[in-house]
Amino acid sequence: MSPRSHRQSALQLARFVPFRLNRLAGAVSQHLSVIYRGRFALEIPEWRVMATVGEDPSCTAQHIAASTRMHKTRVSRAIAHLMKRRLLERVPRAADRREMPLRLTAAGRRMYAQLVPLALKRERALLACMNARELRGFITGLDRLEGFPGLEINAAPHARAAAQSLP
Amino acid sequence: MSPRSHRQSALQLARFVPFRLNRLAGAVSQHLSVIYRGRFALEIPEWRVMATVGEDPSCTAQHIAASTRMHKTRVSRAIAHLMKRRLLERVPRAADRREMPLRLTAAGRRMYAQLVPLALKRERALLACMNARELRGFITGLDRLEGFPGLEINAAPHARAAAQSLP
DNA sequence: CACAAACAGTTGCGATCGCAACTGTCTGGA
DNA sequence: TCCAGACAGTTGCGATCGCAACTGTTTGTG
Repeated sequence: MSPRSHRQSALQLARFVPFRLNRLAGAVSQHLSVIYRGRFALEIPEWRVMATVGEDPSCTAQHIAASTRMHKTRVSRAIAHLMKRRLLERVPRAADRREMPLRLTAAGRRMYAQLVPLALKRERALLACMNARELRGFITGLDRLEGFPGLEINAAPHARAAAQSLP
Repeated sequence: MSPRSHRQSALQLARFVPFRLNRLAGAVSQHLSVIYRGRFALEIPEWRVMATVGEDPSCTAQHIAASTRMHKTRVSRAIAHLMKRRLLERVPRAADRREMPLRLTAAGRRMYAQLVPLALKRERALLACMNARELRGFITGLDRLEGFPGLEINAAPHARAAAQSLP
């Protein structure tokens, strides 16, 4: 076996992609948290709910859980916190009273409008460590991995009905 | 502004890299957990400790915390669990009795020897969703992001002393 | 129509987590 | 030499988490 790029039979964490992904995601998440935690007193689950509802009005708790991969109880509690702070409200729906479409209140939309440019700015600063070609390659990798069947990531929060399994 | 690749002023989570990284890392982590959780009854912190100590004998709890970005109390408890199961032991060191170098016991090494090929196999299966060029591009992106100053990821678990800040 | 199964969302509860404070050890300067 | 501060690691404690079980609602099938 060649010394360079040898079909490694030993586990080197520094080259082990799951390990690197976890560590990187945690660091990026923490790097971003100074925005929503420090300035708006939002915890991670609440920030994710705000971001999801802000982008997709009339989405439900279950959509949030599916698209963010958070446990449904975590989503439920985050929603409760946001409703207590009058940032989020429910829209009772006559069609199906099980699901409760969510939407931001006026105060919630104001906060969202402040959050978004700060989050995007921080993302741009982060991605500035790559040139355009490297960034494209990285994004392509994300696309491929998200499409990996075993991971079951439905990149499109809406538009389900594709996850049909055998009886 | 151009419709394609517009300098987005709206937050689209499906294109927001921090969000995608978090979701992907969680999914990959869960995909890997069937190995160490299902077959060896290890929780995530314990698996990370096993993997770190297995690769770097005589590493300390503090090294593990720094390289995995886990809180030191989480590392401490994972070590306690592994020691209770006789998979890990401490090597008392005369030079500095504060830090306790760790090493796998014989049983720990046997488990590690079983874990490693399974983990690597699962990683290869995952990365098979990319061709060689795409994989190189993705790895380059990981390298760049890990080098981003604000994240403070010391990719090399050992070899510190570079984090010298102003007084 | 009736009723079982599926579904959205909530809650009780045990386990885990992170923060702060602690113990024990080492270091460096007065 | 002595002692304040730094450091490795642990523990008490309040908060959060995920699982299982629950409520209330809708759907499908006889």
